[in-house]
Amino acid sequence: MGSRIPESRKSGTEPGRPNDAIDPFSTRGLTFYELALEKAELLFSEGDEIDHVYVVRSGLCYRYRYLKDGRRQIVDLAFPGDFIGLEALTQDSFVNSLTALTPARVAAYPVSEFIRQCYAEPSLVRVLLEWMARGQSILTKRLLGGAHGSASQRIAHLLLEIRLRALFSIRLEPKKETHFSLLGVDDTELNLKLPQAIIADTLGLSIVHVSRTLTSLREDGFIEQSATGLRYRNLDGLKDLALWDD
Amino acid sequence: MGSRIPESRKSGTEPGRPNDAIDPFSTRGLTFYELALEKAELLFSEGDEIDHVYVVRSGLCYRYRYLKDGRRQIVDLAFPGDFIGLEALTQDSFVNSLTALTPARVAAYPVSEFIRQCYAEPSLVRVLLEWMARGQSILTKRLLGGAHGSASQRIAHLLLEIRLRALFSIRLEPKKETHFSLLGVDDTELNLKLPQAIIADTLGLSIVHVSRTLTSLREDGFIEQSATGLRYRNLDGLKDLALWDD
DNA sequence: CGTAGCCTTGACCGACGTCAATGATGGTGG
DNA sequence: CCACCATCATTGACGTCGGTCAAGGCTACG
Repeated sequence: MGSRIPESRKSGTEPGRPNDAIDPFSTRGLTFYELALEKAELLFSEGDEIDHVYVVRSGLCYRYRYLKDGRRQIVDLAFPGDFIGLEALTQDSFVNSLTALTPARVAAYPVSEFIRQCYAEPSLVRVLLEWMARGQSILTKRLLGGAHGSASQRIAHLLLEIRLRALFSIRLEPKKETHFSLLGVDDTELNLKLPQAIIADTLGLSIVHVSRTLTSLREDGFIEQSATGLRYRNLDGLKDLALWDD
Repeated sequence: MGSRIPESRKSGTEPGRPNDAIDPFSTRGLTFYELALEKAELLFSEGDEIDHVYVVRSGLCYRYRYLKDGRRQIVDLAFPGDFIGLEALTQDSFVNSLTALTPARVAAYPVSEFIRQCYAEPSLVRVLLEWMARGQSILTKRLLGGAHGSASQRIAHLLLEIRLRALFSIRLEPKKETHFSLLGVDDTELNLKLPQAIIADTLGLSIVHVSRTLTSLREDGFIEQSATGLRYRNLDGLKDLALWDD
């Protein structure tokens, strides 16, 4: 099955800039700062004490966990605007690891103040609840559409989910030309080279089979791959294949 | 794959009794009443307007959805103490259907008052957040342990999850002798005859293969089945098989 | 030019789905 | 009490999907 190599290290911080659209917490008087992660840099590991919760500002990260048999299971991708660290509400250590898939920036909130303020300030809780509900619905959707069925269905579903979430994160932070965007102009181009190992470990397929399946999706005209990313050539067909439900 | 027949109808209500342990909402001045569901009775369907949210008081229900290809995907089982209807926070219609697996009782809270009170009363939000976090962790655990890997791993994992949640729900409402309990005295006996179709539709396996796998788990001494339920004969072995993580 | 990551392709095989027939169980009505 | 039927579980035969192993190709980078 997928890959088995862990990763390591941490890096530089700056003071945080508020940005209400992508990170509603940043405009509510909470203290936070901003981290820059390089590609493949580890932010925290399973079991680490939760000292901060995070909001992804840009780039893409993935949350994963190594199973006892050595497989790496990717639990979720984290897009700009996603909140990381819900488990802080009920536990004191992270239940999975997070590393950057691309260079990324994240806002870091010291956890104790964050929780205190959440309970003190109803509007914060409201934001948090909506975030959780959103996370829940993504997980459920993954269970429904992605978990079972053929490899091509599952990969198609994942590609559609990624597009959807990229769209959502763009809606949060409309393209300024200065800022790199995940999706191309017509929303059928994904500016992200997703390693097959990531797809494999997300869906529980072998890398080999992911390769085969992508090849056949390509041959059937569903997608097109380039050095820089991926292009959706037949969205309706893909949705059909994936049993996608809007 | 699994079965494809829907079900129907609704039934009798009574005034609700408060019970803080199993349903923290019932002691906070919210109005609610209590429904009795017969086995296989439908409480609500996907797409129905959310007029109430629910807390299971006794019995077992399952939440499911029919996929476009006719398969039924069971999203979750609902044990006593489980909250149903989180989607009320962000949507106005249910995203899946719920029917009773055994005779069951549920507390029903009119949704508008419920939401209003939640935002007005911080202690309610706190309860809600903890519930959501719990749901999240169950889903995640299912993804991690259950979703991929062999049929025997997945079935073993499901059986362990059911035991765990039964234990939890018993912790909420300690056995009075008057009250039927899911687990037997030594916690290795499950007083519940889980139809194979339920297992199949939960895990995305065929009924036929579930049967084969259960037979082999039985032959290997992991479990034992009776007319009334199931007995765990080798918990450590099961956990090992399922890559279970405590 | 050599090496390290990735991805691709082929050969092979085991796990699981499908189809179909047969049992077991329990409820209903004569 | 028995005959009938519905539901659920079991078992065999067979085909396909996807995992594993192994070899080779393509960039990128020193």
